[in-house]
Amino acid sequence: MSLKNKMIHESLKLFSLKGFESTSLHDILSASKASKGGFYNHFASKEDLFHEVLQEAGKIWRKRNLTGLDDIKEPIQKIKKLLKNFRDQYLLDSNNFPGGCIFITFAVELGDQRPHLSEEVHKGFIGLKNMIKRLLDQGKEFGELRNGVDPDSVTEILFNGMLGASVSYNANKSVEGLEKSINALIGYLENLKA
Amino acid sequence: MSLKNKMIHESLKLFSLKGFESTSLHDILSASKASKGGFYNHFASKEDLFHEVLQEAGKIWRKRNLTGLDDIKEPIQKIKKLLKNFRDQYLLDSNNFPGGCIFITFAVELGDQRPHLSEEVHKGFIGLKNMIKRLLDQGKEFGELRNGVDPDSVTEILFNGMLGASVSYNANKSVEGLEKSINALIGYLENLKA
DNA sequence: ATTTAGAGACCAACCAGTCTGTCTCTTTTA
DNA sequence: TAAAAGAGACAGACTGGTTGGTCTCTAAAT
Repeated sequence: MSLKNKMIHESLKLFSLKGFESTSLHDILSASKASKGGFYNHFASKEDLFHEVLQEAGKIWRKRNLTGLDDIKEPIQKIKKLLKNFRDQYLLDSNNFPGGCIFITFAVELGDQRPHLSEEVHKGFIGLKNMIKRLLDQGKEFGELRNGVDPDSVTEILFNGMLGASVSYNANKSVEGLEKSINALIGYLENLKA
Repeated sequence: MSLKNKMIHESLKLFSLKGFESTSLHDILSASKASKGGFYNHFASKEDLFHEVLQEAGKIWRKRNLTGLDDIKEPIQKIKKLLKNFRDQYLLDSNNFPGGCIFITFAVELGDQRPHLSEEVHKGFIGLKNMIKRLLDQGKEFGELRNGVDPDSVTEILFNGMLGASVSYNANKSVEGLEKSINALIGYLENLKA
């Protein structure tokens, strides 16, 4: 692995643990066994690193959360799989994100402080929300959902439920707690089936 | 208002905007028009200030979220009122918490970095969750809820839904978005009624 | 031989916290 | 009653350490 890649991945871990602001260049350099020269040889600034880290985090998020979705035909089953992936493959993975979901950390920490950075994070949130909405709409068309179910409201519950579960897990680090949270969402979704 | 009180309330705002770590003493002193001497005359350290701010934030939270609950008999209606308070009196109040829910900011930022501080925040989360659970149990006894409704799962949905809505609102600052989020939770709750 | 990667000394700005000194108000003393 | 002594509130210079970023130098690769 190249030094640049190593620095990105070490930053991924550190940012998820301590956030962007509270992670110093020194932290990153020690973790990557690199020097100032090595760092600024590959990144124009700490904010430049942020963008690359965010991009890599997005890649990992998609890989972990979307695996197996293509093999499923029914949209609602896809959402169920997504929720399970989110729990088992993403949040419980302490390899890449030992400190929990990096996007939430970024969103909370940078929201009012570095709007130009948090905006990028926000885009990812919108993407996830739209994806859930689209699958619910398809599920409705498919006849998978009961009559009277409002995809918009369900999107709110599922999306905010995922965010909330992530924050909770971040705060208490309880695996059982996380399982209860996601299982409640899955149960809720099951209950909407036709 | 005493200088100490002023510093606590200015810190409340600043912490909600920038978090604990990223708010410097200098920020607090400028906002309070105070000096180092004045600060350390009232607080032993920045962490000491944190505890006092957290206590004050808890008071404000309770005042804003629990008003009117005593006037309501039915437990489920109490939860509904809580959700409305959370939206209208708490999150939308940019007076005390211009940067959004301070507890979430603290929880995310301090989780892996200052566990002794985040533990205190976590206690508040548990309190809210237990309160929801208790009201749901009472609602079930009261016959307010349909048969087959599991208070534990509903607690998960409502609690994480509130957290998620708060994070969302923090990220996009959209009032309509917040209203949709909380309305979805209220609708969900209504749907569980007998 | 020339470009590139990396090492680390260095810089100004900033951090939380300390220290000394001043100013005001209250209490004690004569 | 008036002067002296003390206590608490506050101001701000200062300290040691850390921050992100720059610069010069060396070593490796082409």
